[in-house]
Amino acid sequence: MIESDIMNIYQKLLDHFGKRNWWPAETSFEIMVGAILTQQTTWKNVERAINNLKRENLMNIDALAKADISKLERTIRSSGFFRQKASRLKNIASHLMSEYNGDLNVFFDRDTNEIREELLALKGIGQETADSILLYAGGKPIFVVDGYTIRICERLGLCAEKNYDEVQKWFMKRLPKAAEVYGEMHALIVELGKHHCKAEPKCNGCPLMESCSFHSKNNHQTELQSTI
DNA sequence: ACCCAGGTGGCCC
DNA sequence: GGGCCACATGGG
Repeated sequence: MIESDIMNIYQKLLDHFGKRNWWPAETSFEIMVGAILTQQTTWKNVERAINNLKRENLMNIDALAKADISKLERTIRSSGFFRQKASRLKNIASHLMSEYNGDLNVFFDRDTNEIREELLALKGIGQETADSILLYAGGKPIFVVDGYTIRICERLGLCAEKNYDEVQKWFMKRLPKAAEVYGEMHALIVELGKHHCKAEPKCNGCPLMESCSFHSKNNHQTELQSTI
C-alpha cells in the first residue's frame, strides 16, 4: 500500500472508469425504490423490477402505497427477497403518504441527521440504504459505505476500522465535503469492486494494483499480479 | 453444483 | 458491540 492518498485513488479510478454519474433514475422516488431493491442483488435484476413497476404504473408514492401486495411481489420478483422487499416498499410509500402527503421535497427539506434517523426507523432501511437515499435522492453530502468499501479499505490499508460508522467518518474526513464527490467516489468504488475486488480478487487490469496488499503479500500464488 | 450480488432484521451472547 | 441466519432471483 504505497499510494494511500485518497484523492490520488479517486483520480485513478476516475481516469480508469470515467464519471459514473450515479444514481441512474428518473425521479428521486425511483432512487429510493432502487436502493431497497438493490440490496444484496445485482443491478441487472433490479432494472427488470424497476421497468416492471413503471409498466404497471407503480413507480410513484401514491400508487405504491395502495398497491396490492401480491401484485407488487410479482412485479418485483426478479430482484430477489421479493416478499420482504414488497412489504417494505409499500410500508415506506405509506409512511411518505401519511406523513408528507407524498411530497419528497418536504421530506428532504430538513436536517440531514433527522431524516437519517427517520429512514433508519423504517423496516428495510439500514445504514447503507439510508445514506444512499440521502445522498442520491436528497442530494445531501453524506458518504455511502458498502461491502466493497470495507474490503477495499482492508486491501489498500486505508481505514483500519471495519464498522460502518468509522469507515464513513474516515472518508468524510478526507474527501471534499460535496455530494458530487461523495456520490462519484462511492460509484467508482462499486465499479472497482465489481471488476476487481470480489472475495476472490481479479487482478488483471485493476487500476489500483500497485497499492493492493494482495500484490505485495503473495496471497496469490500465480504469477499474475493481484489487485485489490 | 456451487458462489455471490450496490443489505437488513432478528436473535444470541 | 459482533457473529450467525433467513430472505430469493438470476448470472457466472
